[in-house]
Amino acid sequence: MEKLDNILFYSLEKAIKSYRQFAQRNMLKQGFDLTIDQWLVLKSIIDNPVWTQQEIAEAAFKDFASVTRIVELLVKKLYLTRAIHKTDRRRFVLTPTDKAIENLQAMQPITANNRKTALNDISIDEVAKLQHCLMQIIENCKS
Amino acid sequence: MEKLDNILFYSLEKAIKSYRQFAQRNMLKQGFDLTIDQWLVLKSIIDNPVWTQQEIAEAAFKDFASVTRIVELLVKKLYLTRAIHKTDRRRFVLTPTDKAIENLQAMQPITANNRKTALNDISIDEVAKLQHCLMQIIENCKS
DNA sequence: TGGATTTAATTGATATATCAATTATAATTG
DNA sequence: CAATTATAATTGATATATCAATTAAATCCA
Repeated sequence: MEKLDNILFYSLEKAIKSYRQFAQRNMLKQGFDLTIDQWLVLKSIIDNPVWTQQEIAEAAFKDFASVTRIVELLVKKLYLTRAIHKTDRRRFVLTPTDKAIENLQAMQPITANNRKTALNDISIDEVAKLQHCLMQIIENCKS
Repeated sequence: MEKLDNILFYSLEKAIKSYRQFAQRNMLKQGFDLTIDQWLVLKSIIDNPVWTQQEIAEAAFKDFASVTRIVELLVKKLYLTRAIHKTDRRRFVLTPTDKAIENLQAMQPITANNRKTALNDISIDEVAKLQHCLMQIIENCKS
């Protein structure tokens, strides 16, 4: 049996976990009180204001249930307000608060810097190839 | 703000999640009752029988607390037995049951096939480069 | 030797992932 | 139009991740 270290998927897992921990650390260090996932969902909502929670979930590659719970927390933390949709009473309209907009903007350079640091010593070309492989894996795992 | 699709780390996350879901689906389909994480911890224990839970946790890149809980479940599911260590009473000796050995062996071709399918249309050379980039990211995120 | 420190593991709290079941509403269609 | 089906979101249960606090035992060292 191959040792775990040799398995690509183990490295994948470790890389993304490392990045998450790294990014979370830096966000907290700067005084932001969001988790990576809350940030991700919030960003999806800001970028796509008219989407349903299900569409947000798809965009963020999250479970519907998770999004429901994350939205709850974002409302509690005053990053979102929730209102019933005018014409479709099954839906909600999620509106980012000023605080949300401000914080996401303030976080932007930190996020950019996190990515830059994490990709240190990896060329643009390598990143492109990496991205390409990842898309292929995603495709392959649909079966 | 760049859309999420363009962000490498988003693809990383999506790729590993896709693979996990894919692998879990296939394991269940074959009638195995382990989660991916339980499998991973069990495999680490079998490969490294004398390690402490903390060392197992490091090897599997998991939190100590998670390993404690996963070990509990593996004991409950009769994949492991737990005994107090003879000379160090803080530790436990985790012994895989016959069932564990058998199941892991039976699962082996399925796991191998999962990996093979997931890496379809990606060359050995690309995998090596991918692996290399991932290690670099892991390194970069230590800061 | 005995008090301080380190180590191994657990426990509690909160967040997220996943699956299944449920509720409410909207859309379809016979 | 009424019955069926589809859609949006929630809820419950269980597993895992993370952080902090705790317990128990081992080790260190003055």
